[in-house]
Amino acid sequence: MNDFMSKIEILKLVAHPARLSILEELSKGVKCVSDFQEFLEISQPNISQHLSILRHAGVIDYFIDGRLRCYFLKSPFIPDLLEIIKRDYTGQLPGPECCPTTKKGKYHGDRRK
Amino acid sequence: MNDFMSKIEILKLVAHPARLSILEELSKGVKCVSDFQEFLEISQPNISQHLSILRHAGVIDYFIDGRLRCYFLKSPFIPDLLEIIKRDYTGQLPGPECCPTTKKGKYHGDRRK
DNA sequence: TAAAATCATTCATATATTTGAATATTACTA
DNA sequence: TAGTAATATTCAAATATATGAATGATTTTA
Repeated sequence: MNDFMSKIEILKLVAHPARLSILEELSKGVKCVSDFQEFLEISQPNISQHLSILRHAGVIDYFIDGRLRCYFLKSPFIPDLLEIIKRDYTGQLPGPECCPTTKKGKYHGDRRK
Repeated sequence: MNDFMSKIEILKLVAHPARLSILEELSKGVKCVSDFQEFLEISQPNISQHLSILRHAGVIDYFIDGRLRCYFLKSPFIPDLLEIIKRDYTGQLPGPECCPTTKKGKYHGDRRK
């Protein structure tokens, strides 16, 4: 089940400010819908919509506590993803690998200016 | 400047089958456009479009070698992202953390069925 | 049982993304 | 210099996504 496609679907869903915030909160623990209302500046129906999207993708799930729906993280992929999103990459050098692999090029060294 | 947003932008771009393939190839080394044509089943203009999108987002860049454009990975975030996408998560347990944090709930233990 | 609290669903519209088709650009080569 | 190889750009149509508005469903409380 480690298919790339499901990971791509998850990436698509996480790449949204509201849903990323939701997942970050859930990575700290269980939360109900009205908890999210405290820090998300969107309407309750919209929050429910995002939760529904995440749930149908298998990223989160919930259990009932009285009249609350307590949501929690379900996909083990999410904590790792959140970790690298928060990681600081400033100062790390970009650039092509030292050994180029173009099939057609005559390139045999780093000719960049 | 908050690079949270730029990470979200990158996630959005990576969450596409063609662009993910392109980035995976680039993680192995420098590639020119016609190299991509060998394994991507989309048109050359479409490949160029995806490359352009990735380049404008600062994810990749290129240098010129004769009449080839040699593309390479620029964002240091990408290798880490590719690594967790390829990682196998099967068998890992989902579930809420042991310590719930709903503010409104009376919940004080794991009541799930 | 009526009211309130909590959350979900539906629908319509606005916006963004994706792709194919056609064409342009640039640098080599004969 | 004309031709060709390699790649980019533009545009339009199709598709997908996001959001607000209105309303529904359930459970608890008074």
